[in-house]
Amino acid sequence: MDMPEEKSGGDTVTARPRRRQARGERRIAQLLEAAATVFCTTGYTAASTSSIAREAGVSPGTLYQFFPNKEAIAVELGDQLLKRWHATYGEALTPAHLELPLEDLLDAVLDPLIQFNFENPAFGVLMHGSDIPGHISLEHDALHSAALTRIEEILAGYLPDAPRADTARTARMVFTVFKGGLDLILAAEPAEREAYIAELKTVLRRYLDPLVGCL
Amino acid sequence: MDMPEEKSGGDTVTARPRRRQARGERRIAQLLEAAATVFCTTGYTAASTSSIAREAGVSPGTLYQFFPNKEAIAVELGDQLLKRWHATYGEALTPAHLELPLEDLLDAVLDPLIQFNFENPAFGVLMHGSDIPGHISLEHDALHSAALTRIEEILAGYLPDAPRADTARTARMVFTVFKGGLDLILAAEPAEREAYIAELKTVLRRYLDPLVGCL
Amino acid sequence: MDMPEEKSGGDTVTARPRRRQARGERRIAQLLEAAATVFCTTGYTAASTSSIAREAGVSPGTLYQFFPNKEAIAVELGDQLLKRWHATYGEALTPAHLELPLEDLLDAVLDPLIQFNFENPAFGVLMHGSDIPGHISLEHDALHSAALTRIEEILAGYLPDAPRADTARTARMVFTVFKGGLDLILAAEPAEREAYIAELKTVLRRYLDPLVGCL
Amino acid sequence: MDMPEEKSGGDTVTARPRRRQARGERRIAQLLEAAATVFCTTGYTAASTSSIAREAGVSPGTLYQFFPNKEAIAVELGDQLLKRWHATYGEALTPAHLELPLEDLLDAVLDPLIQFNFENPAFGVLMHGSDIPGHISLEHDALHSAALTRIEEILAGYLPDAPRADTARTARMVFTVFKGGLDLILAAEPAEREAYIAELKTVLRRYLDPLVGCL
DNA sequence: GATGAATGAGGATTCATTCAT
DNA sequence: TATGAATGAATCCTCATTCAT
Repeated sequence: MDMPEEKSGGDTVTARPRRRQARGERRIAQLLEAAATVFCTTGYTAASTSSIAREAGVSPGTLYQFFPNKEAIAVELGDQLLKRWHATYGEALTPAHLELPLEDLLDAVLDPLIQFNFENPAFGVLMHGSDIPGHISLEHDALHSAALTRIEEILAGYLPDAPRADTARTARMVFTVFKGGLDLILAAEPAEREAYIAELKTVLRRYLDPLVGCL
Repeated sequence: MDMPEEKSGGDTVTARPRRRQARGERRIAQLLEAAATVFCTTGYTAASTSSIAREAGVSPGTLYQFFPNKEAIAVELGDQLLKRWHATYGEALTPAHLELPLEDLLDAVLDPLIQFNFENPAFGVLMHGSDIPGHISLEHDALHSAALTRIEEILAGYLPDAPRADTARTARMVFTVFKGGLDLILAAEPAEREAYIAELKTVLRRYLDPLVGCL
Repeated sequence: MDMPEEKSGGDTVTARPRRRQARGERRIAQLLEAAATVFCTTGYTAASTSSIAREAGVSPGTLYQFFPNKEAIAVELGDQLLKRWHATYGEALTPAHLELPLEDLLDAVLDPLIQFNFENPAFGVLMHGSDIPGHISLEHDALHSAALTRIEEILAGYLPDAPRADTARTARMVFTVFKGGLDLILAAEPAEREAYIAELKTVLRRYLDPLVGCL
Repeated sequence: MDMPEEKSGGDTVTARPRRRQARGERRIAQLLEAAATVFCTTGYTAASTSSIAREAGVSPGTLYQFFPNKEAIAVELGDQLLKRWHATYGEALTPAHLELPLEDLLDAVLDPLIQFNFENPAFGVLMHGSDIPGHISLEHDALHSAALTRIEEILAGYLPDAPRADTARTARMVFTVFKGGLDLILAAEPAEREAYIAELKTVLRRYLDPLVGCL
């Protein structure tokens, strides 16, 4: 009756809409960008929350107002990159592509992916996970399994009759080869870049050609 | 045989320096073994010198009597593993192998390598380097370039007329694929292991077959 | 009635300031209730202003609009509890009670007090002060000295001829025993509660009986 | 054979005797003393490990070489004080004391205890626990239950036929009264001290007299 | 050589409090 | 007013490295 502000808006019913101010959204974007930079510079393991905050030009406390810990930053960054990927290039692969010869499919899939990784190098860092062998940490799980699932889908489209286990194994191998090749491409001197891109496509084409051929 | 520098400094008596040396060698071996264990468990970045010392059953001070810092431990461990590799399987690849069909060559090269990696998982950890993208740290450089050089030699044996740059690129790609595949193999459940080994060989065979064929 | 200072500042219209005041009172009550809850859950020292604000469903900024710091919250909460005590049970002790035998007086004093503490557990928390020995922090001073004064008055009623210093000492001892006993009672399992209440009364009765008897 | 140092001493069998150097022992004593000081000054909750280290004149790292966290310091300090108590006054209470009249027993028990608390004020701080109501933290548990058990034993000596539950309750009440009285004594001005000591004894004597009398 | 002690900077995280909107 | 953002000092704790014995 005398607290009119609590009547306004239909949000009294829901539990505290936790409405975020525009400034906050900007800070989050800033922090994620800073995190991407730091992850790329020092790697995930060695990245410190302070360095991320410093890179973002804010105090440590501010970072913790938006993220509970380092892992959450990585997770959020991964999510954001995934979204950005879908928004930018995600539609590039239509069902029609699956009708193309393998060589063209690889172009259609890899070129945007490589392009995206050049524009967002943190993507690759997060895909790799930490340096503990055989251990994909939770942080990067989403990215990792999203990629894997996508590859499996494409493969299953080509090879609907292959046993699941085989497709899964092939998908893993393809993903692994891709990650490795991507590293090579990103690390290569500009003059060598195209050659490495071609080489990665060659590996994958030769690997997959017989599979697709038996279609 | 390969430690002539340790003969220098002829102390007074005969037996003493030998003894001391032997103890030192033992300590170093102890420490390197501990380092291998710790690197495999926690990864290189997260490994602490104290944990290595503890694992080796010595005090931190002792560790620093033999190694100036953490990186030196990794370097030395890499060297040792390389030596061990040469001592154990190094001779397996005779010039005669180069006459074999590719499939057999891959068996001859990869099987011992995979076997060795199962026995010395630290090998793989060191080959990978830290999680900084495009950055092979000094620690693992020796391992890395030794492997690369070896692959280049083999490739050059098969393709003596190919341009250097091409061979180098192919070698890098082969090495990268191998590292990725090895991870998959080591991480796979025992039941899946053989299948992943076969898959890795398949990738490499299909990749290299056309190159070798044009011989 | 007891907030005349809030009438000052006669703004333009009539209804506005009243409204604002009422809302403020509500917020303060909200915050104090939240503070009581948090103090009881985590103790005063570990209670954070943010947690109090969160518990009250407001932002930290809002809290600081009504209280300059954490201590002020405790002080205000103490005042409020004291007022509530007076309003609820304060009149229970009429001069007539002082004519009663000690046993009945103890019942008359302790039962409502214990009851009140069950209903307002923050009362006890504030009475105790922090865990710094020999140090009743300012926050809880009001509560503390109000209680002490009250006990002294009652004792003085019984023992008008006793030296001040003695009465003061006895009052302190009574208060201390009461606080300790209250803790025991509040911490006891329900089945044991009555027994602990009886025990506390026993201690005090036996302690005070000789004093009162010499009346 | 060439590591003679490992043959010396029969300690090769046991798992690393973790032999502590004299300096270390001294540091531990220093740190515990510093902790006692800080606990008494600021209370347990507000005491920080850095302040303890600073008080001891060492770096934070040094503290953590001997104690894994703040709680461990409190536990160790409690143990040490308990040992010191037993070593200094522990033998004061012989079975013969139980034959004494209550008044003398109280003198025999309380005087050394009070004396010890004057000499070791941290004892009281640890006995009290944190400021969370109804919550004796693990840190002080040992001290707390040791005291309680002792009181129960004495009471059981006097009242062998009383039900366990009653003795336990009485013991708790006695302990609580003692703790409260002790605080009063320690906080009192020197001139008042003796009077408060007498007062505490009076409370306890009057409380326990009837129990003992009914023997 | 070996040990355990010592260091101090750096890391993650919290929190009382202030500020801009 | 109310909000959420911002701060920065302080907390606990770790670690590579050095030192005294």
